Amino acid sequence: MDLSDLSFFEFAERLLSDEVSPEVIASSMLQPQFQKPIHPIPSSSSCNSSLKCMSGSKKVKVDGGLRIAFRTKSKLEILDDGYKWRKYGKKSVKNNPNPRNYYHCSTQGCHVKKRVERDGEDNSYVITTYEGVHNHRSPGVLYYDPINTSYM
DNA sequence: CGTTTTTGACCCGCGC
DNA sequence: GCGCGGGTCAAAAACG
Repeated sequence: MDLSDLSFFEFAERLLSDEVSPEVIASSMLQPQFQKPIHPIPSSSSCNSSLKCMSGSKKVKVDGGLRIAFRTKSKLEILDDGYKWRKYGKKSVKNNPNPRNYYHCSTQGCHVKKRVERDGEDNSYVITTYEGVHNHRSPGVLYYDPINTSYM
């Protein structure tokens, strides 16, 4: 079942009908229609030329790597992006009653990090932040690319 | 038995 | 220095 073309409300109906497996839900939640901008959409002049300018995410250069954050409408905290993650921390943060979780990519030699927290101002959204670029890829596996908001 | 989660302790930068 | 906010470590527990 391909849920990627559904509107959020159509998707919600499918959810309630209970005909969709949790795995399918988890990955489909990452589709663009479930996301909203972290900040107001930037003017084109502020777009970073080395990156595709995509509304909805916030990109920051950080010690040579890239940090990208985006918000996804989801009841589930764990969205399946194709990678395997190992949790290494959990902190309560200011201005947010919800905890923030810290993950490392569990593939050896790959040091990509990920933060996940529920939006304190809109609890229906989950904020995911990736830091770094994966240096591995298994054939046949689809991985979520937050810049293109699609699986590649 | 190898891997992951849990959780408090620890650490570090910053403002006062 | 000290406390605060945020990020990470690591030992024990849980898991499959």
